[in-house]
Amino acid sequence: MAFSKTEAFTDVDQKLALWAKALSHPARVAILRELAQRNACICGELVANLPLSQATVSQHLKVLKEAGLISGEIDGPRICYCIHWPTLEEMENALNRLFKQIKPCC
Amino acid sequence: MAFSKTEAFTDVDQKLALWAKALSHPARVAILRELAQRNACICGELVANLPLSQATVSQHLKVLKEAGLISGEIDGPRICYCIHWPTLEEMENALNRLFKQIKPCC
DNA sequence: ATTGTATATCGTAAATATACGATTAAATAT
DNA sequence: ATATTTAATCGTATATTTACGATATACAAT
Repeated sequence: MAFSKTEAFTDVDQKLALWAKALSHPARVAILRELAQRNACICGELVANLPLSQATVSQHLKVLKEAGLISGEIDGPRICYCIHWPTLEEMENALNRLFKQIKPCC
Repeated sequence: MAFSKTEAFTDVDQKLALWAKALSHPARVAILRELAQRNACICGELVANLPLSQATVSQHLKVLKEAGLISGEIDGPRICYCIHWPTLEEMENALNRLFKQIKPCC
């Protein structure tokens, strides 16, 4: 009697759900915005700009990374996070297809 | 030391996060698709088409309803769910603005 | 009035998410 | 070599989500 029967749905819907989940916390939306604005950004500055602890921000970054929406490259003692454009585009396209498919009627 | 400090973020990011959360389970994406295809649909048919129990589907419908993405009207002994277009458009627009704001760089 | 049908809600168990302090790891700088 | 800095991970507490059986509710039909 396991939980989260996500495997029973289509790949497209699973992917959409995973991306949506990645965006389902305002901190993560804010992080994406922030990274985009600077086009690249270290984690430290993010922590300074968010009302969350370093540990928590790091956790949110991990979620975004696992969803493929950002990537982080080592740069000396810090990590330079930036948006991973290919996945972001993929997500945007999937959403647009969903809306397109949904909207015609009515 | 409460949890989920969502109130510390902007209204826009909170809204986006709430909508994303509503889409963060494949069953709910599938429900939206299904409702859109028929433009209106009773819950019973949804249950028949989803690998989930009636109680669980009803719960997912509640989440979508609370996010404003669907509405349900009483129709005899059943409830006729359908997509709530104004909110769906609002969400689509908010997402497009986010992508637009994010994409310019790089 | 009783029965049947459709859907919501309740109760509950398990999984996942959120948050943070403390610690660790890894590179830089001294 | 040692100290400093930056970010990840660990441990832990609490909250929320997911799932379902059982029950309640509300209307329709008989």
